[in-house]
Formats: sequence, C-alpha cells, structure tokens
Amino acid sequence: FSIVGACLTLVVLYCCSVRQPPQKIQAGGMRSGIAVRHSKGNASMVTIRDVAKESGFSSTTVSIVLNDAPLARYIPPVTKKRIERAAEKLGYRPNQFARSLRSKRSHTVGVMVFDMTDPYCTLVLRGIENTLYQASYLPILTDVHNERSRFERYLEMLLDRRIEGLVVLANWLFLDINLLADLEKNSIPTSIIGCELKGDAMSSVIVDNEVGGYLALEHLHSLGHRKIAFIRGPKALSDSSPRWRGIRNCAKACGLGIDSRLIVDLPESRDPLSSFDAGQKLTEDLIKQKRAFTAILAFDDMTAFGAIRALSKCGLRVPEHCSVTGFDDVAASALYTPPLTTVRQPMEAMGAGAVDIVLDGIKSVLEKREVGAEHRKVAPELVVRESTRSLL
Amino acid sequence: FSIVGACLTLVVLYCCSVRQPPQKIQAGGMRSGIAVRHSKGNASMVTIRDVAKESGFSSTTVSIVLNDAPLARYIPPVTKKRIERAAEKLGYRPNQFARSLRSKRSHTVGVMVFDMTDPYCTLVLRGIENTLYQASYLPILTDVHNERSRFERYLEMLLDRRIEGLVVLANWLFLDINLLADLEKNSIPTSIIGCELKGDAMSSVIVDNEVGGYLALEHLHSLGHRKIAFIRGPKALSDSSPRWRGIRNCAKACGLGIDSRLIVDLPESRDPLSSFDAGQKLTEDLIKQKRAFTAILAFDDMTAFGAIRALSKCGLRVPEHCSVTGFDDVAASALYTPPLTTVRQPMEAMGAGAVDIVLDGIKSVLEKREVGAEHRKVAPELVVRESTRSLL
DNA sequence: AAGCACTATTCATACGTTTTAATAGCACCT
DNA sequence: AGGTGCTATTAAAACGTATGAATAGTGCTT
Repeated sequence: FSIVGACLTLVVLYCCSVRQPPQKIQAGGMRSGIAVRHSKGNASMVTIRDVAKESGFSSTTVSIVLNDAPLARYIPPVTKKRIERAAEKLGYRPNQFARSLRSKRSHTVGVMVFDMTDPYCTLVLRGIENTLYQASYLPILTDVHNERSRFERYLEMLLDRRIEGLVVLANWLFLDINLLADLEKNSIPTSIIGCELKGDAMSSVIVDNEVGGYLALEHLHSLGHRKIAFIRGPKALSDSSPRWRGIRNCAKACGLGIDSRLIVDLPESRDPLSSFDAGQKLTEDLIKQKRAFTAILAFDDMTAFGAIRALSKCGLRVPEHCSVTGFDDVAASALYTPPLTTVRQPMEAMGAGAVDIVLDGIKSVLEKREVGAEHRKVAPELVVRESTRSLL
Repeated sequence: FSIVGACLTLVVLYCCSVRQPPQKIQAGGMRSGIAVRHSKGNASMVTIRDVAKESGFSSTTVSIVLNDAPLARYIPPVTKKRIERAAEKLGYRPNQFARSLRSKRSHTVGVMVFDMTDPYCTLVLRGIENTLYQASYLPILTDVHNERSRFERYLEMLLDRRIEGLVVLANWLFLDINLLADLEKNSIPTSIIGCELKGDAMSSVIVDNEVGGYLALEHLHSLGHRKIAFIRGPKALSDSSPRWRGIRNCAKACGLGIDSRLIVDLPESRDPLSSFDAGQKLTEDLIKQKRAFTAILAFDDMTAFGAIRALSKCGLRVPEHCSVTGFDDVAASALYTPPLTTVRQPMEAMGAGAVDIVLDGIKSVLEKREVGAEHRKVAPELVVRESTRSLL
C-alpha cells in the first residue's frame, strides 16, 4: 500500500504487458517501468527519430522494423534486435495522430445506439466491445436518444473522426435511417442491428422475429392455452409486423382462433421503457373488459413485466391464474419474480456478428475489393421459465 | 422512398445541420448537400489549401478565420465571409488527424467500465455520454470485464490515443486500481465513479453509502420492523463497509438491537449478477434457520431481487409476509413485482459530475494551472415503493 | 521625417509518421 | 565487363493542419 509498493506494482504491470498483448504488438516496444516514471510531467515525447538516433539507424529503418513492414524481410535480425531494444529502452510509443494522418486509418469504429437506456442494449454492446477488442479496434460510443438532431450531429462527428466502420444499434428506432445508407455506403462499412434492411446499402443483423413469434405462441398453445391475449408492438417498430406474422402463422398451423377483442397494440413512443407502462395499462383494460383469457403473449419483456404487474394488482397470480410470455430475454427477465418465459434474442452474438461484418468490410475496402452488404437473420430461442404453466 | 427522394432528404438534413449545432461550430463550414454527393467514392479530400485557393487567401488566413483564432480580430468581415463561403461551397471538413497532430488535442475522453453487464452502468453511462456531448467531446468506451490484463491493455490503448481525460466506472471493482493514480495523475485528468478515494491523485464521485445505509434501516424501523435480516456486501467492495456503518449508526440511534444471527454476507465474486443468486441462496438459508424476521435489508437491488425470489419460493409474499429493501435503484427496480423500495443513487448525475470534473481538469491543464483532485460524495434518496409495508 | 501602433495577410516550419524511390554493396551469371 | 537480382539502408517527400515570425500598408503621433 505504500507508494514504493505502488510503483513496484506498476513496473511489474508493464513488464507483464510486454509479453501478453492479446493480439499482435501494435508497433514499437512497450514503455519500460523506468520510462514511465521518467515521462511523468512531460508526456512521452520520445519520437521515432529518438529511437533512430539511439539505435544508430535511420527512422525509416526503425519504422520498417517496428511495423514489421514488408521490407522488414531484408533486415537482418541483429539490426532488428538493436532497434527493438532501443525502442524499449526509451519507452517509445508511436504517435497515433501522426500515424493516422499518414496511413489514413483510425483503428476506430463508431457505435451508434438509439437509446442506451433500453435494457436490450447492454448485452449487445458487450458483444460489440468484445469483438472489437479482439481485433484491437476501439469503439466510439454515441447515444442518439432517438433524436434526429443528435443523430445528425453525431454522424458528422464520427465521420470527422474518420471511423473505419459503423455499427448501429437500432432496435427501438423511431427515425428514418435511410439516409445513412445513401450517405456512407461507398466509404464506410456499416452494419445495423435490430432493423430489417434490404438492398446492399448496408448490412444488417436481426433476429428472426417471425420464428420468434411462432415459438412464443406455439409454447402457449402446447401448454393448452386457447384463450390468449396479444399485446402487439408499435407499428413504427420494424419488429412488430413480422413477429405478429409468426403468431398468425402458428395460429393457423395449430388451428387456433384468435379473438380480435383480445388484441391490443402498444402506442408509438420513443421511450423503450414506456412499453412497461403501456403493457400494464393495456392489461388492466383487458381485465376490465371481462373477456376471459388464460395467457398473455407480450410484445417484449418490458411489456410482459407491465402485464404481470397489472395482473398482480388485480389479485391474479402468474402463472397460476394467467401465463405470460415476453420477447428478448433481457437481463431482468431471469431475475424477475416469477422468472419470465420468453423468446431469447442472442444479443451478444448479434453484436459480435455485426462487428464481424464491419471488420470484414474494412478489410475489403483496404484491399479495394467490392464490398457487398450481408443480411443475417439469427434464430431466436425459446426460454421456458416460470411465468407460464400448463393448463392440462 | 425513391433514390431521388432519399437524396433530397439528405440535402435537407445537412442544410439543417448547418444552422443548429448544439455547441459552437467546430471550424469550417459543413458539407453542402452537393458536396456530399460529389464526395462519394473518394472520401472528402478537400483540404484547407483548396479553400485557400478557392477564396483567394492563404491557408493561414483560412485557418485563422475558420478557427476563430485570436488573430481573427484583425480580419475584416468581408474576408471572413468569402472564406466561409468558399469552405461551405467545397464542403470543407478539417482533417482531425492533422489537427490533433498539430494541436496535441484529441477531443476525446476515455471511459473505462469494469463490467458493462452491471445494470448500474446504464444510467451512469447515459450521464457521461450526455455531458460529453454538450462539450463536443467523444467517448471511447472500454469494458474491462474485471480482468487485470484487459485493464492494462485498454489503459495503454487509451493513452496511445491521447485521451484528454479519463472517467472510470468502478462500482463493482475487484482490481487494485491504485496504479492508475501513480501513472497518470500529472498528465490526464481522471475521475472515478463508485470507489472511495482519498488524496489528490485522482478525483472521485461516490454516493454517500453511510447515509444510504442509514436511510434504509430508518425506513424499515419506522414501519415498525424490529427483527431485520441483513445481507451485507462483499468485503472487497468499497461500498460495503460504509453502508454497514450507516446501518449500525441508525440502529444505535433507534435503540434497535441487531441479531448477529440475522447477518449474512455476499461472497466475493467478480460477477455483479452473482449477487442475485447469492441473495437468493442466503435468504433461503435464513428462512431454513427458522429464526424469525419481518424484513430484509439487502446490500443492493440485485440481492433484493434474489431475496424476493427466495421468499416467494417458500410461499412468503412480499411485502405481506416480509419487507425487502434494496440499494441503487436500478432500472428494473421500478418494474419489479412488487416494485422495490430502495435507496437511489443519482446515477445519471454522478456520471455527469464525473465528466464535469474531468472537463474542468482538462481546462486547467490547458491553462497550465495546477489541478487538484475533487472528491464528491452525493446524497442518496430513499425511494419508497411496494416491497415494504408497515407492521403497525 | 522618423517612429510607433494597429490592421491585414502570408511564409515557412513543425507536428511524427509512413512510404516511394533511390543508393550502394555484393554475388552470380553470361 | 556488364547485366541482373538480391540484401541492407536511407533521403526525401508526403499527410493536412496550426502558428510564430515576418511583411506591408495605414494612420497617427512627436
């Protein structure tokens, strides 16, 4: 805990980091413990020329060696060793500004989410972050708050920063996003999560909502439920209609009739958490309406939580008196009481997939290959917990 | 929906953005709609020299005008107008790499979180993002996963990017973070959220855990609870002990005896979600133990959810048979059934505050003033919902 | 008539890299 | 003896900006 102790820790830390960077070493040696301490005060001002001087070679050679550029083939191991040693001794760290200016690469990817407070985001972001990390890219995070002006300004800022790729998390999206496509298709690989997209303007990663809807209803039906209430998503959300289509398909396949008086719709709201309130309100309405039902198929998990709350307030227990299913498998779903039966979107994988696509795109651009958009539709998974119960 | 339509949208978009950037214009005109369309294919390659040529002035003058540098005082409005018009016409956007290389500023702040999946993060991040946005800074987000190697490597990457400030979100922290202090105090303003810190190495923003603990117990006591079970936080977490201290203080003040057999501790785990499982397990143990209690004061909301789950499984209703309080006021708490009574941390404000401190620090550094660390301890707020009930 | 202060503008350089093209030595072939 | 191909190294030119020092011109003072 002493200061001396802390310094020691520090030295050890950097020594370790020399030998285990997950990916390839970016260029140049790491700062040695000593260099770090010396560099206090005036930020590391040691340039490639200092390394050149120290090692006795030209800065060109240093650059070639430290970057392991093609020409490095011709450079004898002795020279390499000397240069590397010099770099390490001085604690040389290449200046990323200069590097980027020259190479026109930022090693940065923009991440644009439309509303961070949507619990859906968390795991997707984790997937994005993790995949970028593996590839030694850094994410710039922007939260658009579902506001057009923010969207526009952030987009400009990201472009100014010369992001090499863009990942858009657009699950709860109330903006016309098409302009993104026209704007940057040719230059910046973009993939968008949670919003169905055709054409080769940009790539997309979405869950198969139709299958998801099908799974949910199939589950309820298999438990013996026949009078089922449906809370559909807002029209403006691209998820809503395919999910409903899946439900209708399943109903048809099962020979199940859908009572139109048991169908209600979430209002169009920019706030993802609003679906909780709306779910509660709509469920109360359904109950008041006195039209019997034994299960509720909710648009998403938030809605389901709202429904459960409403039922509970009316003295109805879940799942004893009424089953409820959600959609997404947000973190809270597993923690809820009762734990929620839901249709899981593989969120972390989706985030990772979107980044994979973007990274591929970057590589393509670099090699001047033509880059076509990719559209992934990933399979959802039914997660049966305790908010649903068999009537049989 | 046609292509022409889309292009029009685009033009309109940029025209709008010309006149309403939230802050000051960064330098140079915005791209005009036309320029955008022309720049397709070869990324905007219009330099300051092009603007110079177009306007008939030297690039120096252009730079001075567009940056509104001190020397701009001497430049007549006519000249300014001409230059601005030229910049706009060409759709000039200054190259940030070159700018940063020259000015040594990145206009970027590092954000380091120790575990994104902690629901605590969401709102704090929102606060951080929003405040940075107001100041035209962009955040680089890194998630350390509570792993030392990641922490080290990300720190290196951030330093390489010459972040101007660093915000650390360390609420669920199992790493020795002291090295941060030694390392970068002199160069990069840093503030850390959720981890108490003395000294002027770096700034900190934390909730007043002691007050929070006091509030929670006071609430239960005021409802008439006397036999209260306590689930304390893990020792390794800096929140745990002050929170407990507040509880003991309150007990003393109320003349309430604490039954040591009703005190249990969360295990030391790197995973913030583990407190749910542990909360559940410990509560089951308490129940089996057959020692009567009418309320549980849980370390945090996750723990409280676990406790509620356990009670519910044993057929005990909350709050009818047992009251439960949490801590944090995570988003899910309001959505839970029953909605959770808890002690709220003003998370968004804390994120904003941390950024304020860092931005101040940056300004200080720029003006070569000495920058001292600031330690903010913000007041928590009791949020009474329906997981607690009066015994009276 | 020189000196000064202010206005208006520009030249030239530095920021720290990466990369192209060039130099030069050597060996091998014909 | 000249040509070719390989190895080892480097000089010099970008990349696009910001800025300190310099250049002139103007009007005002002394």
